[in-house]
Amino acid sequence: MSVTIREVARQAGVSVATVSRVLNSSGPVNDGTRARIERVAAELRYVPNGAARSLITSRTTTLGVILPDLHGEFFSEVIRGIDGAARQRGYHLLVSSSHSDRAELDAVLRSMNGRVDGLLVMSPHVDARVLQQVLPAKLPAVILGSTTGEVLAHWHVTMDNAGGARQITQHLIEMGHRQLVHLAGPEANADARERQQGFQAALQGAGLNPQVVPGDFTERGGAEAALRVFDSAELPTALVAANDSMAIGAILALRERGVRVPEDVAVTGFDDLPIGRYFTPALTTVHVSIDALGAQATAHLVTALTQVSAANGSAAAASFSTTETIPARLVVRMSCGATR
Amino acid sequence: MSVTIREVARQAGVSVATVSRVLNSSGPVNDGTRARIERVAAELRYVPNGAARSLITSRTTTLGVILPDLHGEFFSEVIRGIDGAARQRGYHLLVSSSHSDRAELDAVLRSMNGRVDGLLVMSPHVDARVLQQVLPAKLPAVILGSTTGEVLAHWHVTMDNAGGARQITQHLIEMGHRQLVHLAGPEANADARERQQGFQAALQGAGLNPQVVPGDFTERGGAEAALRVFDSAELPTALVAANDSMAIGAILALRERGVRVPEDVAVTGFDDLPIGRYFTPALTTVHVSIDALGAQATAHLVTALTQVSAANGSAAAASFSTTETIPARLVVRMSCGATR
DNA sequence: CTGTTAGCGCCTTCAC
DNA sequence: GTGAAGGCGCTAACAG
Repeated sequence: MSVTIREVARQAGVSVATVSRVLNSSGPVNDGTRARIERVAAELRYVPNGAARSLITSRTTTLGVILPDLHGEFFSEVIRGIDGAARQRGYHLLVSSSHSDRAELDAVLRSMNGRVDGLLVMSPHVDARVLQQVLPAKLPAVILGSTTGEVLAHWHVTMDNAGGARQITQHLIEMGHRQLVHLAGPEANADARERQQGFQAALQGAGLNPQVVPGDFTERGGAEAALRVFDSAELPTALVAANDSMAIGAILALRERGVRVPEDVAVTGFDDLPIGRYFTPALTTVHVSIDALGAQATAHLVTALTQVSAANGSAAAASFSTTETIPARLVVRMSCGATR
Repeated sequence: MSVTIREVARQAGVSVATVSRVLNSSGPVNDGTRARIERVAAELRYVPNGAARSLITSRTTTLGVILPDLHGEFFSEVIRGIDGAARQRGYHLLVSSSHSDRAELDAVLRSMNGRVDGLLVMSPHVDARVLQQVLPAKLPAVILGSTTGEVLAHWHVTMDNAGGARQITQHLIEMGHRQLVHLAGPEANADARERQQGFQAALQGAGLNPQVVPGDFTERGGAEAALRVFDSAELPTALVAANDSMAIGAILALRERGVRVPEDVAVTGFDDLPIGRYFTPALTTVHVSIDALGAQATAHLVTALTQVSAANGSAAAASFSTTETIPARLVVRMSCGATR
């Protein structure tokens, strides 16, 4: 196989222990022998075997990242946030995506055992109890985004879905809209449900009747939902989409039917994906720092990790259950007929 | 620590060897004992330790992915392609990004040793010789995208940068343009250089004088390059940007100066990012299946891997040096003033 | 300062 | 069909 520590030791005329010492700068080593070992190691292009090392140290400096998907700007942003925060702290990323059901999730988790120090899990469509059962008890984990039900014993970083939806809906109401329809995200998705609740709360708060059309967070789903609304008796004055992708799909579909946005109907999104700025009309939406979501979660996880290794052995496993919420901010652009 | 195979063996009243046999379905085991072992393993929620396993099998079923960045749609697409192809073949992804210089690259490679079976490397700004030196000789690797100079002894999946640039430039020439300026990508980037060469070749082929303004693949860079052109004596009739981001930056910047696209000047991109379709004016660009790039590279790598493990030990390490090129296709939309 | 000795958790001959 | 023993490459006490 590859060149091992033993080979370096042999050629340098020392024991493997000494080589290990200079490699990890643990323990004192004579300057002369250190130099000799470093030279031999370089000549042999020796690289320590990560698996062997983490087997004994039980540390991998790797974080497992579990996402439902890798498609689109949303996840791209999440990963970017995670990656930046992880790199900054010296951690690597073992990424796995597309886990719809429990069996898949379970398989991935199994394969990650022993290869990661902690887990970042985004799983908006898996029930919290299932998650709780499937997640290895010994592995610190941080949940990203909302889940169905409460996950205990884990950090949790979510975004203010309900608050954001409420804000954008109220803005429309203040602009004079009275007939608003929500193009909802997938029913099984917790984030989507919270957004819908925010929408409904805002309408009910204004004494209005909330209407909802089902959708699925995709552009196509947005288009279909919009057309369903369009085909019904009366066109509302505003469409509140559950995310930017749906909003864009809706606008495109309506445009083909000769409906103009925002002149004939206002349409808003959620997420503030980069594309929304370039789109015509520029999308009124809710901004949440998706990369911050990933970064925060990573920061928490690494903190937990270092605490665990500090409280090494002592069963001081502090209860990790804490939730942090990334704020949501209204971004008014053209698609709602803003005057500015 | 966690529950080990030994514990399962003890509680099932068998030896670890037998447990290992049922876990990997290697070797014959009595149906009764198999059932008992499976039951105990499930009860104990036993999960084999990946590090230990790959230490002995010297297989990780993990691919190392090294990218220069994770930002933006381009890399999002690359990863998606890789992820899909890898999952399909049962491989996981150890991702690492943002490696500008040799030292960083080296560090990452070291840390991946023993944790991955092969490497997918995209490193457009690192010289091929450096890459050659830094890449572990024992680790099969596939290079994504162009590099500066020839990398031998490795698979190589590139896209037809020069051909695509030539196509789009010729299209503009056929439309009657005579004054074209190229908004170039980063000098150190091999893909960018090839695109520039394609542009120049097309112009020279038509007996025209190629003009080039430096840039850096970013939107901001595109804006600055466009303004530099704008501020010079005469505005050309067409701007050929090195990628979509630069094209978009250029269009936005020009618009602020009151220059209309495509009426006053045609602007084209390269990559065919999703955003180009939604942008106004819709971007004329060159389509390359970026996800296919990732997927192909992954497919090749896995093939190489299985061959290596098949030719196990026998020094039949076939020369891997082969290059595949993902084709480029002209996509005519509005930003070049197309009549359709 | 340096070498020797144990394993980390698992798979794999080789006997029985 | 099953068990015992050895070792993957490395680190972490111990002795010297």
